[in-house]
Amino acid sequence: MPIAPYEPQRIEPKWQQFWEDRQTFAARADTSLPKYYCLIEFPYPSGAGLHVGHPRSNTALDIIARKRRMEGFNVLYPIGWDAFGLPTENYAIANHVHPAKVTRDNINHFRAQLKRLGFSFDYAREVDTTDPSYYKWTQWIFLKLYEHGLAYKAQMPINWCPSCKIGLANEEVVAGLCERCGHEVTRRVKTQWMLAITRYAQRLLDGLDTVDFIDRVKAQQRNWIGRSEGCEVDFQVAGTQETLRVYTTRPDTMFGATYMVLSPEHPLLDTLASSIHNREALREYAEQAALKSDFERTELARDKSGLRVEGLSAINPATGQAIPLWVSDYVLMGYGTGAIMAVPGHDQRDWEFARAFDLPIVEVISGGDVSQAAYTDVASGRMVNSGFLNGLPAQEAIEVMSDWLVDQGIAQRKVNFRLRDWVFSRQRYWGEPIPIVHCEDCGMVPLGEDQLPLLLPEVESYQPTDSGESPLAAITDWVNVPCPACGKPARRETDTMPQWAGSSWYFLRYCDPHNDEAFASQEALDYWMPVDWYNGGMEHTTLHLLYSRFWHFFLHDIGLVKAPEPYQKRTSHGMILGENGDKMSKSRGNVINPDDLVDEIGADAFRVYEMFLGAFDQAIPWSMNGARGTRRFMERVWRLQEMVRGDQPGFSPALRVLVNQTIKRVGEDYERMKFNTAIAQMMSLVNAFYEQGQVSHDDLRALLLLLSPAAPHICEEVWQQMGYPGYIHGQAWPAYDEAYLVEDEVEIAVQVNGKVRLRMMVPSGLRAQDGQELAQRGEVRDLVGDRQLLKCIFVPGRLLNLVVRDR
RNA sequence: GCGGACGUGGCGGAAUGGCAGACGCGCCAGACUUAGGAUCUGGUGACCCCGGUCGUAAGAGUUCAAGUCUCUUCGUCCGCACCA
Repeated sequence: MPIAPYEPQRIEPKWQQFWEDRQTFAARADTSLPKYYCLIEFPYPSGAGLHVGHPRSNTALDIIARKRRMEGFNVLYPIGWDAFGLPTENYAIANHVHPAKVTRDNINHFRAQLKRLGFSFDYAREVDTTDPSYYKWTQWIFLKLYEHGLAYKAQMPINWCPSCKIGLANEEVVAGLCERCGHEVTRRVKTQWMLAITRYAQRLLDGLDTVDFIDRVKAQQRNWIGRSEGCEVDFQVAGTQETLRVYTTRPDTMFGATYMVLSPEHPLLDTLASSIHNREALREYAEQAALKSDFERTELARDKSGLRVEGLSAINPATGQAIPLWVSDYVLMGYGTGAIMAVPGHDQRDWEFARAFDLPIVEVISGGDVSQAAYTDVASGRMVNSGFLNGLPAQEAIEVMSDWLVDQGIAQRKVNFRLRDWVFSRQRYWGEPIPIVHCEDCGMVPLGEDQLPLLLPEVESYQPTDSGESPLAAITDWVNVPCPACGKPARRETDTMPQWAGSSWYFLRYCDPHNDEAFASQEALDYWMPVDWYNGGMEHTTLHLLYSRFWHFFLHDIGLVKAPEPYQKRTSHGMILGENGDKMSKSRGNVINPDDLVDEIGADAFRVYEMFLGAFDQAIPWSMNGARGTRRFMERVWRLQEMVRGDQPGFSPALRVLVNQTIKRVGEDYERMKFNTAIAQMMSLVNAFYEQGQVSHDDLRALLLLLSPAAPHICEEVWQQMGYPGYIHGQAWPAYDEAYLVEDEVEIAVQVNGKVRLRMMVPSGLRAQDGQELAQRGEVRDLVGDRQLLKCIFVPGRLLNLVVRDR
């Protein structure tokens, strides 16, 4: 029977319209059903439109979402827009358009592009972080954080990008450069809003043990949190009442501490200024250091600089000896206590510093040669020159010395984290206004809940000011308001929130996106949370993932969400590179536009190719020819309609095992994110259909069901063309029959001493004992010849290995 | 330096310790065609005396059997980094 040609341009819009009209993929309100929450990182609706990287993540979880529905789950697979952000604002500045309009246009473009790809999103639950009905709740959560003392203002040196005219979080500084524009970041002291994420450092770390995140993500989170265990020890400053507190993870080496180093900003330099003989030189050094960014100061390759603090020394509590104090900018005020004890024999940085300034190096752990290099091996060294520690393994000495110091009353055990509090304010227009009013009498006054959302005012110019103030500061009738507490004239906060704010809780809003009374209802949250499977890019594993877990922990603590962790499972997809292996970018001219792909090969082939091109978690170069290959596969699937023969129920007898194997394999591979091998398996099945020249209805149905999550339009269409009942999205996921996973007869390899000499068909039920017998007969026996058969290994269904020796 | 991932044909990549290279791309040949950037069929790791030999970054080890496990070395990518 001749069939119509395969025309994705015709059938794809047809089914997209059908699903939309019937609200096929809307998450149901029925909380008695088992639920499954699939989440992808909501896109930033940039002017460039959809990138081929978006469909990689979207298709992967679309496959899971569609499969879950076929398995009977009530699935939530939402989409939204992370729409605040600098590119939009910069575009608005350059083109004199309102960023809200830019955002609206971009979102419409993105949505249309996504719809052409047939993702089973519940579009009725779309969220937009720039919508006042959304950011009302972002502001509300901020006020809760403020209320609980987790949002505070602090004078602090921040990372300042002179090009973007914006303060950056540590997380946004990459190799000393602005993550967004690449301009060099400098230091600037400003009053900033901070969020106390460090109070959650331990829980952010511990929680990782309870969730199913891929190793790479867990490792990066741990790395970023940077926990270390050690002691805070007070060193007496000789001849004064002052003590100098240091943090060390290696108290065992204290007998080898021959000097101390202070950060140039250390307050002790002021406190004891009168005893210091070279105050002027130290001040100059501090000024020099202040000009440098943290990156410059901590750059590894740089030669150490430093200056002796003349007139002061400290007492090493282990030896009782006076040791000199130095100042150097490699010691940071922001980590530990801003001062260190230096053990040049067993710390590489201290060793280099001691060498540069000719300070004594004492060996306190044997095993290396401290005249050549610092010996840092804790695991195998033993203590020497260390009084009561002598002879102990270093590992043990850490404990003994810590206890001793604590007993002496000069130290306490201390856990330190590398994680810093989160700089939460931005001096920009296009972000959530911070709902705080500054009153001369009352101080900082939060807006009442009834005054939310605090809307962004209309402004003439979105250009940030050189003074580092947000453009909002210029809108006097917005800025000047009566104090909500006392009614006196007061000023609004003019900083806005960073882009990370809206994305720190959007997964909660999806549960109940139209709620005006709360950010989401308790019932909705209890039912849908936690997210069962979250996929996104590797680039968000230190920033967004940490921030959103922190917000969720906080909301959990104040009783608003039940689940302790927001995401049960987190996977990450690899980047799609240009055909030449470079990152795709306009300037390189290697960008692939999804719309062009859909026009040329259709959405189904495009989706299948994205899943087929390689291991899901790896970066892969795009191949236009490869994409055309999956289009050929679609054509082959389409033409199977012509090959259906007979009306016998069941799979074709010759293919029964292969079909069952494929059902098992594809289901398992989808779950393990091995999409490429799942597609390969289905291609093999189709090849087998073609070799056989015909298929049964059940053969075809099985293939369509397995393929439908990846290529939904063609499968719906063929299903309908064949007159099968209902729609494919409403069918149950197919089951396989354990009894038909292996053929009755299998080919095994016969090896002699590990080399294949023969292949033969044997019954698949053959066990080890039968294998032994096999070796005694026929051609297998001939392989042994007159050599001595030492051993005979039989692996059922795979091989027989004859271990022989010449006589 | 620390942490993570990894190294397999011309290319993307498959392989619970059990026949390396599934599947796809590309390439070669044939069929069908007025035609082919369509479709179908077959072939495609290297070497070779056509019987085999060698092959998964390099080297060693464990094993009847190693791409897979162990050790050493080399290399690539990602994250962090004078973090005390």
